[in-house]
Amino acid sequence: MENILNELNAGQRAAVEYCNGPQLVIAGAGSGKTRVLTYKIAYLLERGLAPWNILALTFTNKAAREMKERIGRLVGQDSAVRLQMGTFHSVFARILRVEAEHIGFSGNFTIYDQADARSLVKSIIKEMQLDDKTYKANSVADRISMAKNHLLLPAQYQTSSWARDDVQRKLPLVGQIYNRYVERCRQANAMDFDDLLVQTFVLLRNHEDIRQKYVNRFQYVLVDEYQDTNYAQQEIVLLLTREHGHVCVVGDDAQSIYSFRGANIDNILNFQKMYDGAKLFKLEQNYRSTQLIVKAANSLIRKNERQIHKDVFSENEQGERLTLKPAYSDKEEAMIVCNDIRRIRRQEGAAYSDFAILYRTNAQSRSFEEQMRKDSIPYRIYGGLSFYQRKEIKDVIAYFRVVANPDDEEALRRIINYPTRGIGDTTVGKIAATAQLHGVSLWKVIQQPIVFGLKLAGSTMTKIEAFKALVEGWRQRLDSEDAYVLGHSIIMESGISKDIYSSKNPEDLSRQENLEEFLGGMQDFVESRREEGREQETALSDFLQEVALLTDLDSDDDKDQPKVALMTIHAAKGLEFPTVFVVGLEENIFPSPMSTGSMRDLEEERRLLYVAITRAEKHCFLTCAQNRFRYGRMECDTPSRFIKDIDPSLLRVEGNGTVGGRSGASGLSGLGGYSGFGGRSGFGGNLGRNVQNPRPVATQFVADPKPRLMPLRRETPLPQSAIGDIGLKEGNVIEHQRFGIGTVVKVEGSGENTKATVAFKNAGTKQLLLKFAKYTIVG
DNA sequence: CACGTCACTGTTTTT
DNA sequence: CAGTGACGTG
Repeated sequence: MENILNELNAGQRAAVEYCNGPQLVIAGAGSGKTRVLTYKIAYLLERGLAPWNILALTFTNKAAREMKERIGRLVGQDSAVRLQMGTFHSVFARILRVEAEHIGFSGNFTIYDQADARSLVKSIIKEMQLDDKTYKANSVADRISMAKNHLLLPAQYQTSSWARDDVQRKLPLVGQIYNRYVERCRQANAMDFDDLLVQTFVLLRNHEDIRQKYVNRFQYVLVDEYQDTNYAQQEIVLLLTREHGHVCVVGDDAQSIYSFRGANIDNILNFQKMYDGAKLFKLEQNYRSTQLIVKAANSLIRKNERQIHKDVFSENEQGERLTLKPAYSDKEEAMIVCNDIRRIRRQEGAAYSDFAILYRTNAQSRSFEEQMRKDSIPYRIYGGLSFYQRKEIKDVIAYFRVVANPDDEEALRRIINYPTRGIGDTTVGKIAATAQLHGVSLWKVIQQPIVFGLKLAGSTMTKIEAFKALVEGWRQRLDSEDAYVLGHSIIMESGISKDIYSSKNPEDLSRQENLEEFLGGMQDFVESRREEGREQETALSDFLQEVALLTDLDSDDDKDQPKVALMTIHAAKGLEFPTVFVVGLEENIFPSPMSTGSMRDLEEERRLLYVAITRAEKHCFLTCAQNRFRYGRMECDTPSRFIKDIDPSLLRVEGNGTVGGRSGASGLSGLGGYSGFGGRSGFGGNLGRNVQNPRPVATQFVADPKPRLMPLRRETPLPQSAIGDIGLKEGNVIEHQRFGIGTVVKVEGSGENTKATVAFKNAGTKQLLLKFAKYTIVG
């Protein structure tokens, strides 16, 4: 342990060693925040705390995974995997599944994503016959979400200042919509993202015995990125820690950028008031960036009023100033960036993965994508439309959701007539009205149409009966078949595969690929869990749980091929790159025109730029374009006001260099094109199957007369010889079917239950049940 | 009821 | 420029 502590500086070490009470660690950008958290957890484990008694809450799944990985290296995998670590949402979703009955849900509840939430709000607005121009589904949904993040339930909402605001804004009925929304979620046995927090809070607040149970379980609670927690999250942490005070929160108020999601910077500013005797630690030495980058970032953030004072400094080399490169157009902006990438690669031998292009909005990725394709620069776009938000995937998932929880209204509506089976809007409307009348889910009405007095033509009724039978058939197989087998049948029997594979529409080819990809991901999921000895958790509902909270950012992609990273600044939080391009520094983009109203909003935008700049280790370039293609037309923009906020002596402006001719007209649209599948990733994390970078859509001239879904891959039990007598030993190098090359660290158990711990080069360390693992020994 | 066409509208960031 | 909703026809 001593040698571990020696790897920390004095400030970090003090933060790690203090375990006597509430603790706030203000960690400047690049100051080793994650390091402190991981070492602190390792320290707690060394001092005898059991891993399952430690709760560590992170902001992204990725952060949790990486931290687990790092702790595993410090203290060993066995104990690292037992840590309670994950995002607020995923950890509490797991708890809520266990405790669901106490709050009037059942354990198989669906998690509504923001699209589901929006669509539900939309139908409620319609049902209430409100004008959808005044009551915009989007903004009403946002308002509801905001209320939930403030733990304002419908009952209190009506009498709160929120309701009075609504009246002023001429939207007096938002409260009623909210009320109905909550009712409908309950009927559907569904929770939205915010409910995962709200319901956890309600559970802990209303059931002292349950709260005690978790207070006893989580003897030490650590929270990462505390500046981005909202009121609900703060209160939950408080409910879990207020007695023992074993709580350590880490964050940087200067990097608080999620207020649109309810994050409240006051949580971190007021932490010491919340917890008596909370001790403050500051980490101010930046190990990431050159001195000039740190200074430039400091000069920018100094313009903000609300902050905890700190002096972030770097002892790295001085480095170069930031460079601002104005461009004539968004196209030229992309060319400039690509040129610089090539130049720096040449001059410094940098890898493509050493570069990141960061932008304010996802839509800005386009011009860069096009340019990088032209220049054959490999890239990967993070975020944006994630794999399973694609239509064809959402459809399949909707089927799964209905099978796991038929009360799920949003999913049911989505699939009841897809593929078309003669149950149209009119019919669905009648079912919905009947359901509404009796306060039950659509499925209940479908199950017992006569009981609820559903009036339909005989022929329509037959179709509904058929649909019902279909779903019930699958439901019976829910417990006996694994996700892959059942999922495959659902795709075949629902008619989805017929719909997608019978079409001659060339665009459907990428839908087919996506479907294959998805199915492959399910197979991997099932196999992975088997290999990890979690045979009991391979059902369709387990798969759904995994997938519901996964983000595009979570996919590991193939790390072997280095790629330039393209992402929003929000998505870049916590990451670092040798060279960073912060693009689109223009008024009307950055700051976002939506955020120029109040000082508070504007300060958050400024923090956002601060986050962007502090991602850079060596080079930081800023770009802005004079003309930009937006809403289908060319628009004119002035440089961002934030540029003036950076100390001019730390910023070099590189002349209006016109880069190359304005050649090439409008890009790649003519040439056969690429599938939308693009540089985006396929599946997330452990579901991981890797998709190669832009893959041209196969120009298949002769269509297979009967194209169809790949056949069900039956489990092929490994030949018995592969199990016992091969004698896998520590130090062996194996090549695993999915995880690639890895070294065997440990072998335990015998016969059937032989388990190996393998450190993979690219996939991290895994424990594999050899009975199921698919690998060959290569050394 | 299904499907095609046409006009409209909205665009920040995400667990 | 997309993605969505409304409308008309088969």
